[in-house]
Amino acid sequence: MSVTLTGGAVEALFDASQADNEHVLQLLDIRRCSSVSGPPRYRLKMSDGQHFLSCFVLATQLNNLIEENLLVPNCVCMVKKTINNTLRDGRHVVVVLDMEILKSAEETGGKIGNPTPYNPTDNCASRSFCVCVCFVDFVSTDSLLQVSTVCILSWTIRARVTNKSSIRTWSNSRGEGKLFSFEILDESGEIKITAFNNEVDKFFSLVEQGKVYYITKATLKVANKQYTTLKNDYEMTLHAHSSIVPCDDSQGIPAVHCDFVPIAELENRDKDAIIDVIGVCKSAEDVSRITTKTSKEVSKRALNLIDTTGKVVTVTLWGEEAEKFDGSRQPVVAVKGARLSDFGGRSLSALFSSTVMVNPDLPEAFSLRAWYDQGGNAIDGQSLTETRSVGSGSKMNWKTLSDVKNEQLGHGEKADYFSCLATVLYIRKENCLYQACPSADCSKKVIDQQNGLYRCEKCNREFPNFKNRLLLSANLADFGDNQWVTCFQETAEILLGHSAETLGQLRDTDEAAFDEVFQKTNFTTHLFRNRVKLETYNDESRVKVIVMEVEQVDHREYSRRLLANIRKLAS
DNA sequence: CCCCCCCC
Repeated sequence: MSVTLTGGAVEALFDASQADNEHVLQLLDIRRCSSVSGPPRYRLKMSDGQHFLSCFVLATQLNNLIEENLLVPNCVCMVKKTINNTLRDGRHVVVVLDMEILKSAEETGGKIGNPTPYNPTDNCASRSFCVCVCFVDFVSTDSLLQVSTVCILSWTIRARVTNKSSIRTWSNSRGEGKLFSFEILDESGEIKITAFNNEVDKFFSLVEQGKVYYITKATLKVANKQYTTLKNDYEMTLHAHSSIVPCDDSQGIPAVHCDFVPIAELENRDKDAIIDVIGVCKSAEDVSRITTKTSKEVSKRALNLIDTTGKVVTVTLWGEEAEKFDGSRQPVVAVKGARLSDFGGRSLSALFSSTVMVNPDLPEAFSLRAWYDQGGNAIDGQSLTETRSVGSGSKMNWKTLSDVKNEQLGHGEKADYFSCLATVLYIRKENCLYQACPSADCSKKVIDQQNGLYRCEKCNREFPNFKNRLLLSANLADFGDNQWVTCFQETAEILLGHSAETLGQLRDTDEAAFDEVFQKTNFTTHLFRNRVKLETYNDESRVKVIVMEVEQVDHREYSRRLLANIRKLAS
């Protein structure tokens, strides 16, 4: 098989800001730039038989060609897609985005022709500043920056805004200010952009969700993975010289894509999963103000969404989103990037990074509207989110304690959840309270330094105080069996009927009263919702049951519910 | 330079 190199390809590729037609070139040499972080970056010396040029750079997604020893000097390749960049020192690079090997180095057997160095004659300053750089190459150009101290001076990306935050202010020891951020998408990937202070004034109203822009001269920095859900190791910050220009041509830029999960399917998804959901808002709470654990006030509003699966899920909106929401006409609501919680079974919460869309212009929204208006509204959908009480859930996995053992609940890969009606036989009161870190959202046990200070290893801080927290071991029994279970703070307080702080004081001041709390709890009957999982310590496996929710049983109420359930099952 | 994602 013989191949012919594409004469003039070096010049053509060098001059084009981007190319996606095929050119046959021979690889003469490879040089690896040793990168500090990120994937390695390879420079290629390519020849078209007439000229050669070493300004070719391999896009990092093609690095495997080198790592697998396919792309080696003297092989002949079909270059299918390139994009050009200008470095700070004025040099151009041709980034190879797509290529395939046509002929191996062995088959080729050596250098084809007698190519001479290509000397570009064009004036760098006259070149277009609208060089499109894919994000993938961004990452690479940044590692290039670290390697050879050259920096991309002129690049422009064309991308769609997929998510835009509201303006937020901050104030801390380093200062104060305001910011907003948005996420953009092009065919190669996604990245987050943040604007501060002056750039907020300059760009906030310009940037609109869903629209396409040319964006240039933002600063690239390594993203803190802790705070981003986007698939990119980098993010951008706007500064005084950055520009954002609306672009009418959205050809090739992907639309904002939602991957809606049917509501019934949410039961099978993991807690904390980030999902897209769409449904008709059949009812919505009034907006309310709540105080968070960190004493911050925030607005919230819960919506109940139903879809054609006939299931309902509660979605909580926060802040401004909660305040401005109008559910009076039962709109179709889509939430992109909501977080799944196991509260009440299954529920959803909007995040700062979520996009809430009311009556969105989407085919899914139109068909849901039609479904709802033509009969779906008559369905009394079963909710995945049960908030009334422990026992009222329609999909409670009721078990007796002997079922739990016989069916080997918790022996699978995932934990099992079950509900039971059981009576407290005994509670270990020794060590039921521990000294916990006083920080609002930390419950780590502190170390008493014996100098009046308590050290939290998690917060890496010492405190002059601690809070009492409960960690109870209780033995529960029903008519067939008994089971040791663990109750943490919230469930333990309900079980004992006293707060951990009260109990801590009682223990230290009135031992008899402290004992009495436990005596009184013995032989009380409750509904328990539990998590069960086989745990292994030092090669020894045992089932650990943690009480997730507990509710004291009023026997009349219990009988009433039992009867209601029997009627429902019988109908 | 933010980094908050909350409540029952």
